[in-house]
Amino acid sequence: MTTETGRRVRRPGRGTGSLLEVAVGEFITRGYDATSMEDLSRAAGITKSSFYHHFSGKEALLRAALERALDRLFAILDEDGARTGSPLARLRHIVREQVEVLVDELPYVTLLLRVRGNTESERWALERRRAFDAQIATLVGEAVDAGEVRAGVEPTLAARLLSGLVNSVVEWVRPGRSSSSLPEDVTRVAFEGILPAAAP
Amino acid sequence: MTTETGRRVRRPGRGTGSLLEVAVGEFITRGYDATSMEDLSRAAGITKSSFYHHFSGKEALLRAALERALDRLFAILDEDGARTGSPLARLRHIVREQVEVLVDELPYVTLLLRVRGNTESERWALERRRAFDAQIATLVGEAVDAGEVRAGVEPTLAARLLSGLVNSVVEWVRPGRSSSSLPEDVTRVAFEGILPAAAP
DNA sequence: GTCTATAAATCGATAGAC
DNA sequence: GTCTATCGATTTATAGAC
Repeated sequence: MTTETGRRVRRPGRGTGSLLEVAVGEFITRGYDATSMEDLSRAAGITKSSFYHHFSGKEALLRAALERALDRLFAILDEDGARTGSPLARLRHIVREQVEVLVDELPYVTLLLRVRGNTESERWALERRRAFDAQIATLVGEAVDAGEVRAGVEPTLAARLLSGLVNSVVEWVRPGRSSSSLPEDVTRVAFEGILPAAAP
Repeated sequence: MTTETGRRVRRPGRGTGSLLEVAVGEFITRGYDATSMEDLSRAAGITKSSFYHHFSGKEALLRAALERALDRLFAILDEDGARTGSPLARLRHIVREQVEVLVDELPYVTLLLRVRGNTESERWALERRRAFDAQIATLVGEAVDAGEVRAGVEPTLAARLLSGLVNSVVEWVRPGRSSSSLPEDVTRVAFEGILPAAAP
């Protein structure tokens, strides 16, 4: 892509980092499979061959993006708030931080949540994601066993719906346009009910 | 695809209906963009050309599948339980029936929920889906105005998280393997909280 | 309604010059 | 680090015989 004066147009800085950023953007809007290397290089303002000089191919780009999202998510589990306190308190911390990461790394996490496991990189990412969800499910079970929550439904179902609710944020949140109270709001809804009956 | 005796293998009956069923299955497992007409015809046990005799192309198949899912969802809004009673009661009815449809039409609804609006058919489906969600959001607002629920968060956020929670069922439910109480369980979790604090 | 054969375009990826 | 040129495979879709 060139301007009318013939100068090249590349959006961010240089380096492989900005190429990854551009690629993830294309993957999100066109879908990974529907995005060609031609699309990527056009969006980056270089030729296809130049793009191959920085990344070995499409899947390497996907893998790098998924790794970034997963690393951010797993980092939450290492924080103090996720390791100390009651199971319920740790759960609330993790949920709040998870929303924070969703907003902060929106395109990367969005890509991760769309992965279905059709390539080697996707299966790798899917396994790590399931390990993350499994840790949350364990914590839900501990909160129930500790008598911290009313035992309404199966802990397994609760954990799945909790993840589903939290992850659905990527479907409508807009980068840079999210309220600073969103993580706390989502956490409150998740634990106190979306529409709790009014006290009589 | 042939058996060792040379007979053709086609899974269900004949007709365009079974071809659509086969195609949707392939779309789900491979992803729509990654599925070729060759893949579809191989899965159906006929040649590519024969497939084109029944459907004008890939997008016609997608459109037919999305229409089926949307018709089932909108039919819920016409039921008595969705039109009479308090806003909260109507909401609960819709959510329960929505889970029922998700399980009943799992592959079709799964496809619908993956649509991102990159083709004309996808944009059409996305608009109808948003209209469905908008009706639910309106109902949530009415329930809040009527004082039926504790006004905890913005009704808009509540409606989005409600849809997110409900739709996430397609991520893990397995056809024919879902508990008959699932719709009621999901509804209870959605309205009373995923992990409501235990009464002191 | 099914088939073989093929057109026309695009795909991911590479060779090799500068 | 960027480019032009191209390879071989695959893609959607059609022509036309049976």
